[in-house]
Amino acid sequence: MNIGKAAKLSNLTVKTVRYYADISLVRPLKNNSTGYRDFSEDDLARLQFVAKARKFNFSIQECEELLSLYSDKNRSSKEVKALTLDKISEIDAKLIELKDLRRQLSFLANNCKGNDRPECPILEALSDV
Amino acid sequence: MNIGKAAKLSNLTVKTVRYYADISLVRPLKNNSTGYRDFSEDDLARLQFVAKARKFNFSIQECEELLSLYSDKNRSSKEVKALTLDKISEIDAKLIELKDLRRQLSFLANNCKGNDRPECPILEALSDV
DNA sequence: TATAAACTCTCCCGTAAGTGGAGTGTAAAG
DNA sequence: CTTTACACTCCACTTACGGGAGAGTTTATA
Repeated sequence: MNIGKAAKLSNLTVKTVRYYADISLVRPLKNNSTGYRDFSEDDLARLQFVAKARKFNFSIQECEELLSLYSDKNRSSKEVKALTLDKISEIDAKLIELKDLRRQLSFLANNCKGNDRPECPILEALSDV
Repeated sequence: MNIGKAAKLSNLTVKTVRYYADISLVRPLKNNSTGYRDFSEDDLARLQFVAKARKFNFSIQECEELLSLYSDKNRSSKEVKALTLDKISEIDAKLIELKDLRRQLSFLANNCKGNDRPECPILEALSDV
């Protein structure tokens, strides 16, 4: 199938699919006369897989790892689970960081009157070394 | 002062300070004979301000806005508070997204035995369109 | 005083994961 | 036959820097 259809069926943009082909995440055949890429069902499955994994915050490189585990019929589930648990840890760290940030910003905002006067504890906090 | 001292006193790397000078976030004088940048106390204060604001997740562009509000003695605290509340909203959105992601990944990981057998609900979920 | 270490400069490339646009060719519909 | 939709390549841009080369400057030490 052409790139437009592959993009639509995988919920990716044409640009993104072309990019994935450029970095060899999929390897569609190429029509020699037109230069058009020809995506197989297997290519499509890989695109759909990556589209989902990206939504789960897996990087492109991690997607490649998952894809190779996916296509290896003899692989164990251990590795996939480990990758997923790592990802959860990453998310946990990010959550802690963001919560702390939110707490600090809220504190500053709560102490700022937000009126037409220049006194501003937010700027004071930022300028106070 | 030279760039190394300015970097140390603002907890930034020399590379970062040079970058901030390149994008005119600070405008140190330049020694014509040596080409060395010469940072004033005011430059330093700006660097310190930006270093802090970046830790609060403000983008470089937002730092510029905050800096101009900061140096404007007649500004109201309203604008700064608005910018801060926006940032808090952004963080809230990101928190929701990450929590949802974590929930889904946990669910998948909990249902994966993580043994030497190939059955893996994580991969199934990713491949299942 | 010579030299070595530490510091600074510019310039260019690389990152992640694409997005946007120019210019051009191909396919399908009317 | 022409319009429209789709496809192609190539290049530049995004964020916020980091790495390293190659060259000049300043400071510390032998």
